[in-house]
Amino acid sequence: MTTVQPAGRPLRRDAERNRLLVLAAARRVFAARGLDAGFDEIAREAGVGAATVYRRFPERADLVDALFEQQIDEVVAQLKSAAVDPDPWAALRRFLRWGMEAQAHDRGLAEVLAEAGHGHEDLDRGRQRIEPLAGALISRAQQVGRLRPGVTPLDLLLPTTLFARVGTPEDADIRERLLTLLLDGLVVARTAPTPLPGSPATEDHLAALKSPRRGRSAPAARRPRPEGAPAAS
Amino acid sequence: MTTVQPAGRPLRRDAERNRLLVLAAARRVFAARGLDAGFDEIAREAGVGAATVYRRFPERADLVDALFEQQIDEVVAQLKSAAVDPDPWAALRRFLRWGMEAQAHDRGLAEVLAEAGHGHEDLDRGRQRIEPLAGALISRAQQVGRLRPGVTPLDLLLPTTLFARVGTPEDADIRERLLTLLLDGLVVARTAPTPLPGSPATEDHLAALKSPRRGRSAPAARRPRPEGAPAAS
Amino acid sequence: MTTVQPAGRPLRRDAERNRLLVLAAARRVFAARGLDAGFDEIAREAGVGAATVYRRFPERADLVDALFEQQIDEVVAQLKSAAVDPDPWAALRRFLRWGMEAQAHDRGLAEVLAEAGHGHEDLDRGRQRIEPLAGALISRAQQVGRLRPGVTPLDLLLPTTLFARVGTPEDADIRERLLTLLLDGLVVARTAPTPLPGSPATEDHLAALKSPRRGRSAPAARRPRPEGAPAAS
Amino acid sequence: MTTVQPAGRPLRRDAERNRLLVLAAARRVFAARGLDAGFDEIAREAGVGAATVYRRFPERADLVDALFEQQIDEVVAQLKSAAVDPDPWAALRRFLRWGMEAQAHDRGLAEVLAEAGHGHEDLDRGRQRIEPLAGALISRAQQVGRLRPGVTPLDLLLPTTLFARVGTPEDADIRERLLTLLLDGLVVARTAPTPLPGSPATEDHLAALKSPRRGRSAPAARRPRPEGAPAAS
DNA sequence: AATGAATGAGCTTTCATTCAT
DNA sequence: GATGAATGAAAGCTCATTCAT
Repeated sequence: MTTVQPAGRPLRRDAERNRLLVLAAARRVFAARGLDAGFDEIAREAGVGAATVYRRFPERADLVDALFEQQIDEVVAQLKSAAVDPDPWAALRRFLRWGMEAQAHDRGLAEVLAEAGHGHEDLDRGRQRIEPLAGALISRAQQVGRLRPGVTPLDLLLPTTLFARVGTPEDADIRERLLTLLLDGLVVARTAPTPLPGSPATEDHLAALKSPRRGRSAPAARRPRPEGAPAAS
Repeated sequence: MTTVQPAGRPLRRDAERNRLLVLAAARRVFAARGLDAGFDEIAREAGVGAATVYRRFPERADLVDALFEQQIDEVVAQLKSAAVDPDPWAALRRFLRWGMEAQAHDRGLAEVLAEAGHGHEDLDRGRQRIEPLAGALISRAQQVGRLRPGVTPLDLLLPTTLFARVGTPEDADIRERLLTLLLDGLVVARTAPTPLPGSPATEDHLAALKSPRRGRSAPAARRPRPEGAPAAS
Repeated sequence: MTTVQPAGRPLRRDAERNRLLVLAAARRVFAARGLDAGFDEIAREAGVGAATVYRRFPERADLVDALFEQQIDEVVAQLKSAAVDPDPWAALRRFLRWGMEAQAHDRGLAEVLAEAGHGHEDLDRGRQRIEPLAGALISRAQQVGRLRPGVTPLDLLLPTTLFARVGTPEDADIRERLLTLLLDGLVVARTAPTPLPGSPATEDHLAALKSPRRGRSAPAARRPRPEGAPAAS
Repeated sequence: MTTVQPAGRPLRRDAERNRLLVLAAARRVFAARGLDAGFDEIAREAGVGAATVYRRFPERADLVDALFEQQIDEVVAQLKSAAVDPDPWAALRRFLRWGMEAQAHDRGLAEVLAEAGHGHEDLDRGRQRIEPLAGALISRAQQVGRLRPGVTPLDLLLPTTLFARVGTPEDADIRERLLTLLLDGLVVARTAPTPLPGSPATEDHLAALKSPRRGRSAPAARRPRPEGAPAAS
C-alpha cells in the first residue's frame, strides 16, 4: 500500500495540508510543464511561498521521488490487471494504450519513466517493479502466438513514450492511429492491415512536438544534501 | 532555383559575408542544440557580434526561414531520387530511413519540419513542396500492393520524427530497430515479422529523450517587428 | 609599473570606463565592508547593473585580484622607501604605523593581506614580494641593535593587522597608543617606557571591534571558471 | 550572589527548564560561533523550537544580557584571586594570559566584553564591576615598579581581546608569543627582551582572522520591543 | 506556553535583447 | 554597418523573524 505520509513523526496538521497542496500542485505543474518546472511556479500553484516548497523538498529530486510512487503504482496496477486477462494480446494492447495516454496527459510521468539514474534511487527501484510485470505480459502474448518474438519491455516503452508527445492531451485520436501502426508491426503475422482509426495527422500534431522545450535545464543538486532534512516522505 | 540572396538591394560585400557566416553558424548550432539555441552562441560560432545577428535576423524565425530552403531542398532531392526507383516500397523504406537519420543528426531539421504556422510562411510553403512528392511515393508503394492504404505523408513523418529523437546521433541501431517495427506495421500483409536488427532498447536510449530541454523557452517576438528591417532574406 | 589594463585588446572606451568605475566602487565597498560585500552593493555604488560586474569579474576573486596589485604595490613602495632610510629602527616604526593605518582605513586591504591560498595565486605571489623586503628591514633594525632578535615579518603583521581593527578610521590616536606599547616590546632594551600618546582606550574603541561581522560568508567559487573569460585585468 | 531567575512571577516549571536549556545552548553556540549565531542554531542545540527562544528572549540582547553575569563573574573571580597575590606583576601577567585564553576559547565572551552601549545596560554595569578590580591590580603592579604608568584597564583589555582572535583555540602558542611582546612593552624597563616562546606566526594564523564573519549582520531590533515581553531575566 | 512551519526579503547568477560607440 | 557591452527580468536558494496550531 502506498502512503504519502513521511516516515517519522507525522507532520502538524497545517504542515501536512501544505505538503499535500505542494504535491498536488507539483503534480499538476509537472504534468503540464515537465519536471524542469520552476519551484516558483509550483509554489504559486500551491498557494504557498517558495521557501515552503524548499523546506519540504530541498531538492527537486525529493519532489519527484515523493510523486513517483503514486505514478509507478498506477502503472503496476494496470499491469497486474493485464496479467489476469485471459487474452494477453488484447491486454497488452490495452496496456500500451493506457500507458501512452497516461504519459500524454502527464508530461511528468513520461519524464519520470524515462529518467534513469540521476540520483533517483527510489525511482529506479520503482521502474524495476514494472519491468518483470511487463516482461510477463509480453511473454504471454508471445506464447499465444500473437506478439512477435524478440521485443522487450523497453522496446515497447520507447515508442509509446514518443507517441505520447504527439498533440495535446485531447488528441487521443492521432495517438491511437500511431499505436495502430505500431501494433500492426508488433503482431506476428496478419493478412490485412488493421483499419486506421481517426483522421490522418495534421501539421498541428507535428507542431505540438515543439513543446518539450521549457525553462532552464535541470541544474542538478549542487550540494549533496546537508545534514538532517530527510526530504519529507 | 533556390537563392540565399535578399530580395532588395544587394548587401555590401562584407555584410553579405557576415550574413553567410551567420547562416552557416546557425546551421551548425541549430543542428547541435535545436532551434532554441541562444543568439549569443550563434554569434560566437560565426565570429561576429551578437548584434550583427540581430541586425540581419531580427527574429529567430527569420533565421529559421533563411535556413529552411537548403534543408527542404535536400529532402526534395531525396524524394525525387526515390520517385525514379523501380521498387517504390524499397524506395519508401530508404527514404524514411534517410529522413529519420537526417533528423537524428540535425535537431534543427527535426524542429523545422515540425514547426508549422507560427509565422513561418516560407517554411509552410516549403513543406508544401514536400507533401506531393511524398504523396506520390506513397501512392506508388500502395499501388504495388506493399504499403497499406490510408496513410498520408504526415502519418509517416510523425513517427520518423519521433524516432529521430531516440539516442545520440551514433545510436542509429536502435532507431533502425524502431523503424523495422514501423515498417512491419506499414506493410499490407506479412506472414512473419522482419527480424529485429540491433539490440533491444536500453535505459540510456530512454534517458537521452530528456535532452531536448535546453535554454529558455522561445519568448516569441515581443514587438511585432518594429519599423524597417525586412528580415534580410 | 602597475597597470590596471587588461592584457589583450584594450576595452572599448565606455567599457573601460565602466570597468574602472566598478574597480573604484569595489575598492570603496571592500574598504568599508570587507571582501564579503555583495556584488549588488558594488554595482549600485558603481552605478551599473549587477550583471556588468559579473561580465568583467565573473568571480569575486577576479575582482580581488584586480585590486590587489595596487594595494600590494603601495606596501612594496613603502618598504622600498624604508629600505633606504639611514635609521632602520625609525623606518620600521614608520612602516608599521603606515601599514596599520592603511589597514584601518581599508578593511579590504587587511583581509587581502590576511587571505592566504583560497585560489588567489596572484595574491599569494604579491605577498611573497612583501616578505623579503620586510625581512630585510627587520634585519637592519636588528643589526643596529634596536629591534629584538627572533621576530619575523608575520610576527609584526599580525599585531598591526589586529590593531588596525580598533576604532573607526578616525581613531588613529588609540591605535598609535597600542603601537607604542608594541614598539616598546619590540625594542631590545630600554630604561624607561615611551610616553603613551593619546588618551586611554574607551568603550567605544572596543565596541568598534564588533564590525567585522557583515554579509554572508564567502560562498567561494562554485564552478572553477568555465572556459574563456580571463577575468579582465 | 548572581541569580538567573527572572524578576517577576517565577516561570512555570517546564518553562524554567526550557529557559535554562536555551541559556546553556546559547552559551555553547555563542562560544563557538560568536554572538551573531542564528537563533535557529541555538534552538536546535537546546532541543526546543525557535519560537521558544524568541519568546523568552525577544531580542538577541536579552539573551546576551542573561548570559553575561556568569561570564563576568568568572572574570571577577580571577581578578579577586589576583588581588591577593603577593607578586602583583606576576598576577597581572597571569590574569592577562587567562583573559586572553578565555576569550580565545569563547568567541561570545570576547564579543560580550567588547560590546559597549547598544542597549546592554546590564552588561555595562557588569563591566563596571571589573574595572575597579583591574585598576587595583594595575596600580599594585605599578607601585612595585614593574608596570609602566599611564595604562588603564581598557588599554590592556584591548590588545588581549585582539590577540584572542588569533588562531584556533588550540593555537595558544602563537598567542603567548604575542602576549610576550606586549608584556615586554608594558614593563617599565628591561635590559634584554624576554625570549619569545613558540614559533613565529604563520599564514594560517593570519588566515584564521577571517573567520569572525558569519551569517548576516545583526539587523538590530526593527521594532523597539512591542508591548509586554519584559525579556525574561 | 510551546512549537514547527511559513514567509518575505535578499543575494547570486544567467540570458535575450537593446544600445552607445 | 558592426560591435561588444549593458541591462532588466527571472529563477534559485537561504535566513531571520513571525504566526497558526
